[in-house]
Amino acid sequence: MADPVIVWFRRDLRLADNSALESASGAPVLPVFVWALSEEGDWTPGGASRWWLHRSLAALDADMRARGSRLIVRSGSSADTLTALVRETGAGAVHWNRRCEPAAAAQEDEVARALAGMGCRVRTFDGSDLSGSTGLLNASGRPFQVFTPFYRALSARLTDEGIAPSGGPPALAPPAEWPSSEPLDSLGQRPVAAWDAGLRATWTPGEQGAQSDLDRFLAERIGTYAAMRDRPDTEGVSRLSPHLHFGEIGPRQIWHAAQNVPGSEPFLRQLVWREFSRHLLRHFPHTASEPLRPEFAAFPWRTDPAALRAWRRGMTGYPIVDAGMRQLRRTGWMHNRVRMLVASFLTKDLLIPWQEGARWFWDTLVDADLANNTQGWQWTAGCGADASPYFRIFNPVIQGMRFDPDGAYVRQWVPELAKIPAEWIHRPWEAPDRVLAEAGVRLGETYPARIVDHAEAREAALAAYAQLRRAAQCGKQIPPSSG
DNA sequence: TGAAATGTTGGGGCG
DNA sequence: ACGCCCCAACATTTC
Repeated sequence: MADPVIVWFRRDLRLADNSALESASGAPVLPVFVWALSEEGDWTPGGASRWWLHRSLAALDADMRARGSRLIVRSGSSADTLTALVRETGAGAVHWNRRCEPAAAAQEDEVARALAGMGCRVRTFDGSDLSGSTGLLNASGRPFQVFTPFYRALSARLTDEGIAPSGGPPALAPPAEWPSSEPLDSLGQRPVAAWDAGLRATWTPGEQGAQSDLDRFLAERIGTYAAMRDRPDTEGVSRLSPHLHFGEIGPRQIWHAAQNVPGSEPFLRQLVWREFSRHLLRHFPHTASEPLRPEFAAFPWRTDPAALRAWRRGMTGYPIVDAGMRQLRRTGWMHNRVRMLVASFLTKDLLIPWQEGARWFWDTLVDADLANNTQGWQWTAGCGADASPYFRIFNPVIQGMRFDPDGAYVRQWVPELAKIPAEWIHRPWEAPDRVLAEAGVRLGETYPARIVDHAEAREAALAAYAQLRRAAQCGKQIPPSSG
């Protein structure tokens, strides 16, 4: 029998369209997941993310067992664990699909060196990216910093998406002997307290759940995606993000399944935003914590713990903002339109650093993804690539009335406002006293009064931006000191 | 993947 | 019939 091949599962928790797994076919396969918290740098997964991971690993293991195999789970350093497994099992090679996060990528380099040092073969793949995405550079050989040229360049390269990605292998050849595995529950991913009722009611982690979500979306909702994607009060979007983050479904599978469906362009464009985010994080690894545009280091952010706490808890007094923040805590997910809007509120109305928002999203989202999260927040704050100009400030009332016209989204997540008529539900502070009384709302008691006045906050944000521009101008005029 | 301020136009009320 | 004003509706500019 040939030496077994270790397939090191990263953020590719699926059997279909898995480059690392396919490349091992023919040999006995030893699927391994290594839980190495300390290797995530400053970005250890939050509770919601761990909740998902735990279930996704359980689902992957079940899928493998149905194919005559199983998932070996170990905790500890990746390099130590994999080199030990190679020794234990006599594996001749380790294959994996590379991650894009700086800490993970550095770790993978170290693992590759350690394995090569013991004479073990290493093969790595871009299995978590669209074909042609990694290594893409502009005409002058530099990374793209604007989305549209990136999109065009990637589209030109997307040739093999016409070829159907492989389905999952019908069977996985097991090794002669299985090494030991730790029980999933020992990894501490499952929540101790029962805070996860909302998550359990909302999601089905695992490859099968991902595939059925995609199938249903393409069959039933892709036609109205362009019109409904901005409506958090409807089922307008695919909700594939957590599945995609953990690799329960791959971008190539989505691209291939959707590319010939009429009306799928705007949806696939979102997939390219994901590639763009990964591209940016790979080339500018400092951007997870620092602004891409260096002049933003001088931005006059405020420190306001009380306002930050109100934002996190969904108690700002702006119904659409609070609805989004509560949906996030309850379900581990927030509609994209609302993510933009609450991010604008934090960074522009409250002038709180985008990093605070990125950290909260990281800790609470089931789809927490360093590349997407970083790019999204920097985009909103105006300090990222192809960013929203700073003066683009969302008005939470207008956004609410436009994208949640009946107030159904607010009613669902902010039930204390449920009885306010649509006309006033996004601006209860302007409602006639009689309307509030009939709805049983007492502002400042049953629902918070606004923590800021948007019109005033907007002026303050514009002033802060003007200050930044002056500082940047100033910096240009003062020649750097020699030496 | 905004919003507010400002400018323009055209219909209708009115002296 | 005319000029004037008001203002809604739309377009443009500015932040």
